Amino acid sequence: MQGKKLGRFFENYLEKESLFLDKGILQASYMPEEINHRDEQMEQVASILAPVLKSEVPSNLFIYGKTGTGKTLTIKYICEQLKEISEDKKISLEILYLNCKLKKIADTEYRLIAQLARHFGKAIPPTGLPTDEVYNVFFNALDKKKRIILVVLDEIDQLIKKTGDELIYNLTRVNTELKRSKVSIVGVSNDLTFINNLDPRVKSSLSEEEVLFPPYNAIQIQDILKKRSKSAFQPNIVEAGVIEKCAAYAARDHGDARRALELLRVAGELAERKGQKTIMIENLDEAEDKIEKDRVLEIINSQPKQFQVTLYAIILKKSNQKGKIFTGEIYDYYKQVCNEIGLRPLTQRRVSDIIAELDMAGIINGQVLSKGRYGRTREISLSVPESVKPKMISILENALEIERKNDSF
DNA sequence: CGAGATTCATGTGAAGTATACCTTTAGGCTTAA
DNA sequence: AAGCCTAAAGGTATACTTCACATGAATCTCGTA
Repeated sequence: MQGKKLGRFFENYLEKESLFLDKGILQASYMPEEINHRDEQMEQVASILAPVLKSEVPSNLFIYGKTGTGKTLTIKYICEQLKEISEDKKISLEILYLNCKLKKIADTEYRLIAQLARHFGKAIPPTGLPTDEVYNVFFNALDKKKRIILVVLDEIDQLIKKTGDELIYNLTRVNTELKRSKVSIVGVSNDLTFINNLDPRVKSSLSEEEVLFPPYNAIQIQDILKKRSKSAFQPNIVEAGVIEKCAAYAARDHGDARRALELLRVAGELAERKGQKTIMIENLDEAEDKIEKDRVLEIINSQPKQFQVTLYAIILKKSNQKGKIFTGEIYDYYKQVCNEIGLRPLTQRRVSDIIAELDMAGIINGQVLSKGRYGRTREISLSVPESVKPKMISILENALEIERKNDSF
C-alpha cells in the first residue's frame, strides 16, 4: 500500500518536467565560461601573476572586496587558465588554493601548513608534530624540484585575526630558504581594514600588489543573472520582474552576486517543488527565508556541543525574557542546562569566547557595553529571523538530547 | 554644580593544565645464519 | 647478529582553566561658586 503510493510519487516526480536545464550553473561552485563586469580586476590580477609563465616569481598579491564581488571566482578562474597554459608549455607551476575559514582544516597555523604539505602527498598527523617540523616537511616537499608555487589563501583575514601574522611572515621567508622553488602568496580578504593592523613588514610583503573588487551595481547583477538564468532554466520559466527584484535584493546588501544567484536558484527549486510552471516574485521572498534558515541550521549542526549548549541557553533565555540579555544571565542558564544534560560546564571565561565566536558566525549579535555602575557586559541578541527559531530549538534539543518539559512559548 | 574618584560585572590577555596524538628509543623476542 | 614488535619516554597542538588586570559609564564624593 505504502510502497505503491511512494512509487507513484516517484513516477510523478520523474514525469514532471524540471524547470531547470542545468541547476549547477546557479551554484556557487560553478565556473562560468567568462566572467562579466570584472574585466579591469581580471586584467590587473592576470598581469600581476603573468610572470609565472616565464618561470619568474610574481609579486605577492592582496585581493580585497566584500563578499560576492567575484574575488574567489576571478582568482580561481585565472589560476585555472594559468594551470592550463603552464601544462601546455611544460612550465612547472603548482597552485594551491585554501580557504582559511574552514574549521578544523585551515584555521590555525599548524593546520594550514599541514594542509599545504598534504597537497604534496605528505601525511601530516592532526596534532603532535612541532609546527617547525611541519614547515620543514612542507619546505622539503616544495624544494624537491624547481618550480613556482602559488598559494592562494582565501578569507585570510579570519586566519590572521585568530593566529597572528607570523604565519605570513614565515611563508614569505620561504623564498630565502628554498634553493630551487619560489613561493608567491595571494591573500584574499573580505575585511578591508584588516591589512592595516598587520605588522608593517608583513603588510608590505603581503601587499606588494593590491587589487580592489568593488561591489557590483544592480544593473551588473541583473546582467549576470540574465546570462546565467538563460542557460540554467528552461525557456520562459522566469516571470517578468523576478530577475530585477532579485538583483535589487542583492544590491541592497552591497552588491553580493553570489547571494543573488543563490536566491534565484532556491526560488527555482521552491517553485519546482510546488509544481509551478514558472518562477514568481513570491518565490523570491520564500527563497530568502529558506536560505537564511538553511545557513543558520547548517552552522548550528556543525557546531561543537558546548557551542550548541551555549546557543540553546541564549535562545531560551531570550524567549523567556523580554528585553536585553547579558553574559552573566546566560552563563547561569547555561550551567543549568549543562546540569540537566549531564555535561560538565565550562568556565565563564571560555563561554565568553564561545559567545564571541557565535557572534563571528553571525548567529547572534553581541555588543560589549558598559552599564556604568553596574559593570560591563555583552548585550546579546539573536540575529536570526523569528521564523527560524522553532526549528533551531528543535534541532538543538535533538542534538543535545534534551526533552523539553514545559513549552515556553 | 561639576570634576574626579569609585565601583561593578565582565571583557580580555597571559600563562598553566589536561588530553590526545606523534616520534624516538630501548628492550625483548624471534629468526636466520 | 639482524630484524621486528611493543611499551615507555619525551615532545607538540589544541581546548580549556586559572589568574590577574583592563574597561568604561553610572554613581558617589567633595570642593567650589
